[in-house]
Amino acid sequence: MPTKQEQRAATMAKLIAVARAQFAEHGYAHAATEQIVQVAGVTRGALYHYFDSKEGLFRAVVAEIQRDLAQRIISATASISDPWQQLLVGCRAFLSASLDRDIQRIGLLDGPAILGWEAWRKLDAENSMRLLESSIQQLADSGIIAPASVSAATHLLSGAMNEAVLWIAQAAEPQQALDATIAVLEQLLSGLRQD
Amino acid sequence: MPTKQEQRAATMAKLIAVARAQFAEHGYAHAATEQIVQVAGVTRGALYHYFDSKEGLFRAVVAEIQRDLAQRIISATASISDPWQQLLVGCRAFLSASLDRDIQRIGLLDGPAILGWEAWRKLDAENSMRLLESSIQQLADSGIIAPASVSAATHLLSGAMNEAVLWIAQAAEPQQALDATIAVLEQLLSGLRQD
DNA sequence: TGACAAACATACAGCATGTATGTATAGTGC
DNA sequence: GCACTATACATACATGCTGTATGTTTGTCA
Repeated sequence: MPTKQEQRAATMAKLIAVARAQFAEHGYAHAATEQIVQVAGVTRGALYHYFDSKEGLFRAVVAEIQRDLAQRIISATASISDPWQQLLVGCRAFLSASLDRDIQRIGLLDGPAILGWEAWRKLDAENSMRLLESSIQQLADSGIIAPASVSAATHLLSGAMNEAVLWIAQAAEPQQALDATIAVLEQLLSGLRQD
Repeated sequence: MPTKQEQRAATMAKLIAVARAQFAEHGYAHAATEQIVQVAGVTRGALYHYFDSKEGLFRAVVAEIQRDLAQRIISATASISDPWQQLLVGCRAFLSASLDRDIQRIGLLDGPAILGWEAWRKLDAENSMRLLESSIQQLADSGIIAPASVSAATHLLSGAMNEAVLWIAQAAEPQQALDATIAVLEQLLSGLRQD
């Protein structure tokens, strides 16, 4: 017989994992809680014991996705020392990782609409966007780039890549679209360079 | 007694106008069709006579918003002849116009989530994004800029501005955020310039 | 070991969408 | 000008989904 703490952790993890798959497949609105708990092997009573609402469960899924994404970017850039290269590799890692349907549908499409832009942005700001901002800040501090505003640059680039991901994903030739995106991104970033 | 054509046009216009306000205020999910038709002075029977679903009504609203937005950009840039200035003024017009709550909530947040990214993107591509792309294409044809890919550049810039709009709207000092965004945008665009 | 609280399951209420059906009126052919 | 048809709605209902209230089992701890 399992301890209560184990049971709690196991049930929550199962619910989040199943919810992630269901939300990714059907979208938030068309993913029924009844279906989620059925696949997870519990009832809706369990769901509402751990989460205050369907939206609360969704919030937990978004948070997990954001952490996963940030972790992948950290792994990809950990061994890079040159800050400029680190930014470029980080951007490429973000674009590649975001080709997962989970991240697109939940993290980019439903996330802002369901949680509201501010709440979603807050979750993003604690993860992958934080990496982007600190990278830009570091380049600015080093005098390598001179953006008129680090915040504005961060939001513009974050938005640019979020949109690019969705475009790449549905492109006829995703690999080609990805390469083109990286190339233009480099051009755009070069515009921030100190003259 | 009004003609059927007049009646049809009037009822549809009323429904779309009320729906636009309700969707903007409560968001798509929390805007009840019963409330919409009540304010519009009809019943749900009328709604389902003209639109195949709540989503169909929403689609019509998004299309209207996109047309409005494109029209505003066209008005702002009509008198500009220099293509580079035209692009910059167009971007500023887009950012300013998008500060409307209707456009943010319906056009940027709920739109992609409800209609799906491809359908939403298609509507956008017929309106404001088309203006952006043709402007970039023209600059490329003139040899003023040399983007590695016009499509990629268009999507990156479109996404950048969509995100920027939402950031600016909730900023403590929106005017300052807008100016900073324009400044960084100019820097980024200068990176596309022919060396 | 017995009380208490956590971890669920069950049952129900309420709301929202979509559909099926009914009705009045404008339009049209004769 | 009159019967007929189709349009423009209104009404009623069936269905599905969320959230809540309540009941039951089981680990935990004094």
